[in-house]
Amino acid sequence: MTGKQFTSVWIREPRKATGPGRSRQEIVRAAVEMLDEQGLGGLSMRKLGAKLSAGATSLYWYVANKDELLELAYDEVWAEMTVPDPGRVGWRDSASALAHSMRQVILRHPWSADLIGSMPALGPHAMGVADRTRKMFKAAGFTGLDIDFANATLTAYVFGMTIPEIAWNTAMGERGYDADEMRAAVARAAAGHPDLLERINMDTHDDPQAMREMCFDFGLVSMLDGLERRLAT
Amino acid sequence: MTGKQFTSVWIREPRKATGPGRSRQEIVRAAVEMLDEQGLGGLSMRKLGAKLSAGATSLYWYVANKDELLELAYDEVWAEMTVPDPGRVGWRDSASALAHSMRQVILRHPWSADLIGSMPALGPHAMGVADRTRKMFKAAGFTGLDIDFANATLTAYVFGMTIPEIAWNTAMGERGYDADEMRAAVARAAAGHPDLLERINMDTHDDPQAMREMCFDFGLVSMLDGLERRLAT
DNA sequence: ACCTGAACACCGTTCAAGT
DNA sequence: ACCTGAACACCGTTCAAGT
Repeated sequence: MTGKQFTSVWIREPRKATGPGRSRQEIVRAAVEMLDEQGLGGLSMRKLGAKLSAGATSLYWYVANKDELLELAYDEVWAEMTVPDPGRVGWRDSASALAHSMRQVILRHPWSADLIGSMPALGPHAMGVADRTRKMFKAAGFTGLDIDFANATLTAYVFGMTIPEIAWNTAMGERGYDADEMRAAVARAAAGHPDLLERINMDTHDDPQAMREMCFDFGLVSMLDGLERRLAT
Repeated sequence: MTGKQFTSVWIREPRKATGPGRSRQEIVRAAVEMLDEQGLGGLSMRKLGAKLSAGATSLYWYVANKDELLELAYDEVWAEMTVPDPGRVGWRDSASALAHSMRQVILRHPWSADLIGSMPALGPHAMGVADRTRKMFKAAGFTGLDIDFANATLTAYVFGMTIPEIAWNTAMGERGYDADEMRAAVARAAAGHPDLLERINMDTHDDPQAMREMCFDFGLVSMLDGLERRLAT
């Protein structure tokens, strides 16, 4: 009864219409830019203020705190995800396209991966995506709770495959180069596990990027097959 | 050729055997304790130093920096995951048990969810898990790259289902209470999406915890069905 | 070999004061 | 209504100095 109050930008009253000063919108846009360029650790209220040539603390007029700003930025990421209309193509194709879209969006905004585990996605864009994917699974033939279970399963798969992928990307300095050095490092870590080692040395000549795509597709197809099976029962 | 050097504790030379002073081991244990209690944001080198009744900066003798300490702590989490021996039960049961174990371990150490996207899991315990799960999928009958794809698919699913779950848990203050208030907040956010709203109001009388278990199992079964299908082809 | 404190360059946030 | 700077309570990390 006396639990901590759950707070979120999306629950508070929105600010009045934008006056002549800066707008929340432009602050969020600048924040997203900064996050894309410098990552989650690269965003500070002071630096963001400077970027907008504002005093360090002016932003607090528009935003309660940094967390709230991140919630706002997070929702912008959801805005980029495209949910195809399941009417035009089959549900499998729709789901597949959604999955690929989500993955690409997250890879484009690696900092968003850190937020998935930190704050529920309650923004209007996230809600829009949830609503549309829900409709998609409903159209596919799922009923009752299964609609949401199937939905959760698909997005869980995409998140789970993509989030660790980002860890690798950032470890490699966000570029493709030095893949050999990386492989050597992994091989060193795998010492004592001949099985793993064999595997690591196997793909010396493969493009790691292409490899990950293959892996993603393998899992996605499996996932969808499994969901289809639920549908048949 | 001139890429940024990739660094990790697991690549550097280990420290000499422990002398009479503090040990790396005890520092990591204290760090894990602190992380469990206060989360990722609650761990600071200063506070950890104090907890060990050491000067604030003494830890730097044992650990290169905070990131390295987190890598060490992260691997401790992997140590808690149990991979059943696939010889005794079928591979599906093994995979299923592994999945549940992983989920429980992550939920027990919510801070680890933040690390999954930040650093590759290269510690000895993580490697041990990778090695054993690989063997599991091999024993199941997967061959070549499919062994690793299937492996990646399963862990992706577990990560993806569990990481956002943590976001909800922390938003609710890590307790079960105030679920109603939470639901009201979500409903408010879902305004304008009658479909979603209907769904949210549906489970007013359900235990959210039990609900998540159901959801997890639904997806897991789907996942395993899909993998089994790969096996048949 | 191990530990310390001071110091540096940062943080997020509050708040009284300005326009 | 909007913006500011000073101030507070923190950070991680370096390094010369101690034992």
